[in-house]
Amino acid sequence: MDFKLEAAALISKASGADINECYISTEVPPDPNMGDYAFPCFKLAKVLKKAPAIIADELSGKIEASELFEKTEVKGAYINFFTNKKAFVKDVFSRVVLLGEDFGSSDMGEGKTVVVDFSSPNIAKPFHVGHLRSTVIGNAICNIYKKLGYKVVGINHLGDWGTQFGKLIVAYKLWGNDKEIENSGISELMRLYVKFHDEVETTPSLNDDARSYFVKMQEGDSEALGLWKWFYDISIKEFNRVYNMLGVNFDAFTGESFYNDKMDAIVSELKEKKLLVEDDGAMIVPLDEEKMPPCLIIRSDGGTLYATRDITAAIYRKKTYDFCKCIYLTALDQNLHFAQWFEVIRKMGYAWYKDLYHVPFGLVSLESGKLSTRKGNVVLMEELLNEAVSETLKIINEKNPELEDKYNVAKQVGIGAVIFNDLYNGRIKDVVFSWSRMLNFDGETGPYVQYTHARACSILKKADSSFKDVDFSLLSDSASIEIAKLIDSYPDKIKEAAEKHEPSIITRRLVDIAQAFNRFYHDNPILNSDENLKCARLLVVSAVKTTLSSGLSILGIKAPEQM
RNA sequence: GUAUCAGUAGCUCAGUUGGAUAGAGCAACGGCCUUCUAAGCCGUGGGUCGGGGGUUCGAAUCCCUUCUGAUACGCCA
Repeated sequence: MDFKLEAAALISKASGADINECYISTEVPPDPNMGDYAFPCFKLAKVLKKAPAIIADELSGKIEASELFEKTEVKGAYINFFTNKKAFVKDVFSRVVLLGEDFGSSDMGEGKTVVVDFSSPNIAKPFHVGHLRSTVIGNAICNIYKKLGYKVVGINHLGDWGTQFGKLIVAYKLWGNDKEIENSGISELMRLYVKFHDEVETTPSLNDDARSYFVKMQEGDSEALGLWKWFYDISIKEFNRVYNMLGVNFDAFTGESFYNDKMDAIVSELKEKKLLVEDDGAMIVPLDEEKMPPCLIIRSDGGTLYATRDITAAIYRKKTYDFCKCIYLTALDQNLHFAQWFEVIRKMGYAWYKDLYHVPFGLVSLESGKLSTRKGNVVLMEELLNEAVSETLKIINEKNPELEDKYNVAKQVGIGAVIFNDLYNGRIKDVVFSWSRMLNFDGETGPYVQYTHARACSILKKADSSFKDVDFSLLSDSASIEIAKLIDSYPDKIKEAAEKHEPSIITRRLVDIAQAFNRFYHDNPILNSDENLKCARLLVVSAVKTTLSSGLSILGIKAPEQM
């Protein structure tokens, strides 16, 4: 049942205005005491050439009675609708209990595929907090689209190709130690890489060696490729440890190396379509009409570039997955790059260029300044997650030492806190990493929502009666109604989150629901109420529990039943 | 220099696509655990929505201008 639509229909009937326009204009008053829906009459005033307040007055007299509404009231230029609370509450809570975890799902994406390119760390470099955002936001966006019925292909576009591997091979041959690499993994590879850069200051010829090793890689030299594969495997093993902790999965790990043999064809295509122009020895696609700097396709030494690979990958993905959307999660500073090669795709004559979405997020930095792997100014992802877990364990030992399976719960809560923290604000905001913010579990945080969920679970577990034949008129308190309103529009929030590629919309809504529930929980005794009241309130508890756990799972956060 | 993004309470941020009295959390202060988990609840203080113009019944929201900060602008990704 859609109460808002019904209100709009009543207005439409009374005024003769188009129902869709009425629906769009219908809004929610700032204070629930003013009503549940409101129709402003300012726009009609222009058409009817009367004062808005007079129109509201006249119109409200013509509104038919409806079972869904108790009354309407005129306040200034607004016609305010008061819903029949009993019918509303019944409608919302029954729906959630009936649908369970499917509440909020949709079939709008049936038969359509969305490709999400996210996380994409560089091989042989540490996975640090700078990679957190792309990973966590990307994962949430995947889950949002899945919830809406889309087929989702999550792709990790690994940085696994390029001259840096030539450098690494040179460094390995000069200073490397197999055991050290096997034991320390990426941190040892990183040490070699940094040493290379130090040494190249005094021995510039090392750069030539590195380049020639990369050429060997491209030519398929088995020694060079063998070493590359070794570094690759070591890196992936470490990345997977982090992905497992975060609960993130990918459908494909097709990184840059995957497109190595596919770029020639695309370059030829660009030539055939007469888009390539030589400039200063390099091949570019000019974008003067678009008022952008040109897009570089081929370096003057014949090598390919970032854009070449992205264009190739996009065309490959279109062929392979026939996506309706292909989404790229990267930091905001790559805006121009994406805008440029999206234009190249358009110029190539592919109408689906409009289905390419760059979804940027703000920069991450530390209090000590910019992130820099080489300078060691980073916080490693594993370190962060482990710290969050041990901090959580400390809190559990303080607050609930008897808890079963403490370590597991600590993992779910600690890591959940980190994920939630990243999905809480709009993704465009720059972030200065702060341990104290990350490990604060009070207020609008992941643990707060999880705690609320655990409280709900605890009550449901202790309850012996089920909620059949609920008397909905008992749920007339403000907290119950607020919860019902928040849950009622929760499915729309999921759609909005998808449209805007903004998981924080869901995060915020979960916080709102948790806040309303905690108020409800505080004000209303549940298990100690008489049977009818208990049944009715248990239904609220159950609906909240379902919504919170399914919402958290969209965000990629576990919802422990106890904590 | 050009472009993009941001600017709302001491701090971190929301603000339903232009609506009624601008809201949360953190921090500070004051209450509430013999009752369903106090990781909770309630209350107090805190605002020139960066500044200035404009658009209109109405602007934190749209346009112009200006200031501040971040970032990107050819052979890295």
